[in-house]
Amino acid sequence: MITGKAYKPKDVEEKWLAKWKKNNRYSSQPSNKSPYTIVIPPPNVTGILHMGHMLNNTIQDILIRKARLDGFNACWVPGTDHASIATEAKVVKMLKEKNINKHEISRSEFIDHAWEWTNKHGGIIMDQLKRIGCSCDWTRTKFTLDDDLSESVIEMFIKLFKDGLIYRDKRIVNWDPEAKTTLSNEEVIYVEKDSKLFFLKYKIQDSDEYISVATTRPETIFGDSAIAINPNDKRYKKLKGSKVIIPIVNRLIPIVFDEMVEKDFGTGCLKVTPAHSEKDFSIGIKHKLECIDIFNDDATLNKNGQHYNGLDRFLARKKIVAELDEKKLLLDTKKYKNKLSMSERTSCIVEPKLSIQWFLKMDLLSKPALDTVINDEIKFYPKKYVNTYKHWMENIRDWNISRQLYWGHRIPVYYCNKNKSKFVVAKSRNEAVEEFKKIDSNIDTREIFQENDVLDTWFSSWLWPISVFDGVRKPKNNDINYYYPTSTIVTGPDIIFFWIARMVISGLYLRDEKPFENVYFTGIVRDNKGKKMSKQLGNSPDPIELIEKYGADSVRIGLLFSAPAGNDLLFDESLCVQGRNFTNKLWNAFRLFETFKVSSELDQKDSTIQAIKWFESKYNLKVNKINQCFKNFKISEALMIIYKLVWDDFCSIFLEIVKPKFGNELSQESSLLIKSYFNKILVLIHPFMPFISEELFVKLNTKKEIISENLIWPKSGSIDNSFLRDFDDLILIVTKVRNFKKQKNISFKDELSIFHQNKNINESLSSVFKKLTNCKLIFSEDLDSKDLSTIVVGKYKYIVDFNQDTKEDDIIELRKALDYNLGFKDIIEKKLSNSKFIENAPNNVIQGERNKLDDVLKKIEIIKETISKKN
RNA sequence: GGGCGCUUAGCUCAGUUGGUUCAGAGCACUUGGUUUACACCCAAGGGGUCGGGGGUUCGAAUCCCUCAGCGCCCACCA
Repeated sequence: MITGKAYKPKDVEEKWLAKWKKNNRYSSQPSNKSPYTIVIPPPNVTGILHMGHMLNNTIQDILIRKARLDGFNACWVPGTDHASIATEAKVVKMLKEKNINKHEISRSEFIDHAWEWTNKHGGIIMDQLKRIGCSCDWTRTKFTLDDDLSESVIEMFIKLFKDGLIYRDKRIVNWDPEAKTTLSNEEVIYVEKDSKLFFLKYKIQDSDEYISVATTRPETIFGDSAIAINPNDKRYKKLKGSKVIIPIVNRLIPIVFDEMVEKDFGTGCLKVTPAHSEKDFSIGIKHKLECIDIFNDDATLNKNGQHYNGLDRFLARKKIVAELDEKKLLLDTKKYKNKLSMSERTSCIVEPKLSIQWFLKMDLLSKPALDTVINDEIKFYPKKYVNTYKHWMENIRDWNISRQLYWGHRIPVYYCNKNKSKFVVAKSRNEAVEEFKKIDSNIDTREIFQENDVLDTWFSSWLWPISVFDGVRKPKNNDINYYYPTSTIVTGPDIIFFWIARMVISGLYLRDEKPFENVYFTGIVRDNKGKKMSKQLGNSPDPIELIEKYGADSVRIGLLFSAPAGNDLLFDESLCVQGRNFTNKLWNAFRLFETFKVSSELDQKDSTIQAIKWFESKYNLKVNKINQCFKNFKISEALMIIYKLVWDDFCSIFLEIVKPKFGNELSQESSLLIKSYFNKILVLIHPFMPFISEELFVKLNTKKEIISENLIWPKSGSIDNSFLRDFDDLILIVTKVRNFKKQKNISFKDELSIFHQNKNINESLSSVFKKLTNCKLIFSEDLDSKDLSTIVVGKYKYIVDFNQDTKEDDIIELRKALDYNLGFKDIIEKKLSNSKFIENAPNNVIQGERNKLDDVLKKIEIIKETISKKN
């Protein structure tokens, strides 16, 4: 025997990775087969693999391998995302360590650094995906900043602009003072924090009276341009036409009346800073108020902040509170819980800021995208996310698509003068120059310059299912015609708006066709205490280390043992142990097969014929269930069915029956059949555990056949239900007998005779029974004369020929069984004598109850009879 | 403030339209077992008033109401 006792995944995995790579095994080209397409959610180009990726990509691999076995032309497109804000932040940090300030070098110098960084750290994650067994078409690997994908983004922008859907506007936007860029609403997260509400004293002009104004942000008083009060607030009616003096600043501002102010909040008086709050901005517009910006880009106060000029906003708050207090202008301070808006990427507190940005009009685009999901043309798994999606689509706001960054797709807009009043949209600078010349032939072309902003990263990601097939630039090319719409997208619910919703929008807009059929939402991977895995907590294992320790197949199924769609997954390393044990089980099943000595002169044994007949039906039954699971994207459940099929049905029952006793031989025919079932099992396992399944398949068949090329996923086959029932009943008797032996302290090897009158058990099944229990099942016309131990299974009793006196124990057991069955009988009789039940219940239910009653009456009779004999 | 979802065995979760013994699975646990594929194993076994209360029904884990706890998403109360 060459094969070791325990499965050693490392060598096997290296071998298969090399093979797959060598012949580009998983590459796909359009063909006459039906396509099954998945595009990967592109991870950040400089990211490294974490458990979330591991889960997500394992699921994709399972789906794509299953589809391949199903006979589809399966294509899984891999790639990475430039992740503009995250990557730029990393590059800025790296430069800072080298004492280089982003703003002191030119744009192109920065971009050079960024590419250098990307080339150095990029793509690692693609290699890690290979390690976990992902069967992507690596020849199609894409990056969102590749030339073709970049051009696609620019073309999309131009098309949307021409359709009047992109516009430039001055608005209050979310400003990230750390990254110094705007953010879309989706990139802002809200966190509840304990903060304080300060009550400030605003003196009324030409009066000794004052009003109290509540604010959480006293440092913004420099930007105040009015105090607003609800017109229905009786307390302040008399103040109409009055003006108040801002504390410390000593500037005079008007009191305005606006329904937007809540009477019941604070004192009912709202300080209005139009430059630093969306609501204040709209009040400002309505009442024609001055707009005073008091912050620099890094959220320090600017010269409008007077003596706080240059100070950070939070430091300024502390100091100004102290100053107000000192000057008796602070009336009160109260504890207050409010929600802080934070940048999703940099975690710093977002500052509402007035600026000119580019926006995409969403209302018209969103309508068909909503319908497609509501009509079930795109299916969500689990379905509950349809609600979330619907809510977002119905309340959609315009998308701020410009970012004040360098790393990304630069907006294809060109200006001809410093104040940016005139611009054209063009693919290139040359094209822009031509456009400007059409307007003004004397234009000074040196004045023409491109917009500095780049586009939001998601403005390229939302094209991903189209752009990876170059379908934006060439809408009718072979690839896009063949692979689009894609089949399934697998992602986390956290990017349902960022990505899923927008892909649906762009797909319908560009191609009038949905981007995918199914959306499978995975949950979040948490630790065994339910905490979200994160670098800070240090509770996130490195998937690659786990693979080193347990093997890729084991980690894959370990993760999947409990990962229903959309539910969070509580991960514990013990799951990998379970996975490893399973690979080992398979490995040893193979080792057992290897030990079989085959003789061509033997006939098949009776028990083997029965076992094969049973396993055939059992396998087909389970395959039906597994196929059903796949249809509904119940991947974990499918895995569990396979796990039990292999461990319980195949190993514990089937192999135990068919394996020859020590030294004996197996018939040629049996050997071939057993091998064929082993192969059938390897096919089922393959999507989940690609390495060990390929390895065992090759070893088992000693040919160069490879699962994904030569085997196909089973369709449903024939099931002999009545035989299955008889056989499963037999297994029940086996269990009872084993239990009996244990209770009576009889060795499992001891042979006993068991007499019965169950006509469903023929000679052949008795031979199976002998294999599993080492006991004989003997049909006997005359059970009454045998005053021995009795086991009752179903409607039959089984008398064990066991000479030790077990009468007392038996009677106790039998009495228990009698009590239970009498109770059960009462319940059924009560039900059947209830006239309402008879009138209302459907016939099949009533008949079912009658059958139950018959069975239980027979059983009671047998038990009573046995007890009376014992006495 | 609005919306969605969850609560079933020690843990993680299944449980289709209410109806065959429907109260399940895996893990964990208990007990017994090992020269003859696997102790990363085999065999047997014990665990739950289906979050609480009320209702509808012949019949409820499943439908309705209500209370409690937990989670998520959305929203411009400063």
